[in-house]
Amino acid sequence: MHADSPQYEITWLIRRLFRALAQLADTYLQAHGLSAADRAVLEFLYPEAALSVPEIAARYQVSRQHIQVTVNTLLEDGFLESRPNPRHKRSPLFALTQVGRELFNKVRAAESGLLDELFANIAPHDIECTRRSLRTMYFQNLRQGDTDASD
Amino acid sequence: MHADSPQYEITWLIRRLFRALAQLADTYLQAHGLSAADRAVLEFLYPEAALSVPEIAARYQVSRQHIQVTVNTLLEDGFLESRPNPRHKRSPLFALTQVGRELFNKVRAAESGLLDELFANIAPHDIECTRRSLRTMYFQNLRQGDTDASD
DNA sequence: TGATAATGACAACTTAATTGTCATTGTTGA
DNA sequence: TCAACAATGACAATTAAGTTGTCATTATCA
Repeated sequence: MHADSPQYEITWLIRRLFRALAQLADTYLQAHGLSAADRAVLEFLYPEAALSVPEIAARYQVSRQHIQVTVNTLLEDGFLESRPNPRHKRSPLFALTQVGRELFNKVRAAESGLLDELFANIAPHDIECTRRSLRTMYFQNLRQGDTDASD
Repeated sequence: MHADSPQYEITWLIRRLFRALAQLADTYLQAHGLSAADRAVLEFLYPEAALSVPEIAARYQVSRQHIQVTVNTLLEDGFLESRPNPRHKRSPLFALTQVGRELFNKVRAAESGLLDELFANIAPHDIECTRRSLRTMYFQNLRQGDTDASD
């Protein structure tokens, strides 16, 4: 790579790491019949959250139609259950079923070994510091999905 | 988000940040008529590198056919030029033209303000440390494209 | 209570990328 | 040296993820 500001290099690395992580994840996600979007939805609800489709879409920053389809599939497969939504009668909340939680746990278990390898050569202090930086970048600047803007 | 190991949270943040950065980038990339793949190719060649299509594909970790199309387009648009490849007669090397370099500089300029904002609340020490960690993760574990495996 | 907005459902479309195939041309090892 | 093999570019078909558009229905709230 060409010489650069550390800021630029970090964003470059995020782009590269995302692709590499996604390719890695595909192997164990496919083994459970899940797509990246399925996984993201499970992740947003794990372990005890209950959110409506528009809320999940807002947090994932994708269209609500896309999440609608994903949620419907996960519901059919028995990984999610719907509950009445006190804030909106027509738009139920979705939460993980026991089966859904177990599925997500399996996914997490499958990747934990890979995570250990990935971070094996990084000092705990550096891990903490990286977490702090990325958190700040995301939560202070880039996360949009706090308010639910529908379409 | 649910409570987690810092390792897990870092990968979660990388996934979220990638999406957020991609959405941000689309605005200024589209303004120059570029796709994310176009940008990646320019980035691999900037400022003076000369690589063949299979080499770029290997580094970007996508199929060579995909990069072939991208490179052909950039070539037609005058952002790349081909040079003889001393290592392979039929597979030329591609490098940025002056116009291509200027284009990439413009892209970089357009995003530099955004980068400053993004990192405004992160201490220089943390930026360095984050760069170090992400570098290690990528170069020691996930980068595959060193050897060119064709198909 | 009535205008307005949000939701779910469905369909069409877009974009990025993969996979498959083939003719051609290099490369390389016996 | 030259024959087998591999790599390349080109093209086509396909897949996957997601967007956009639309509509009927039903809430919300001013």
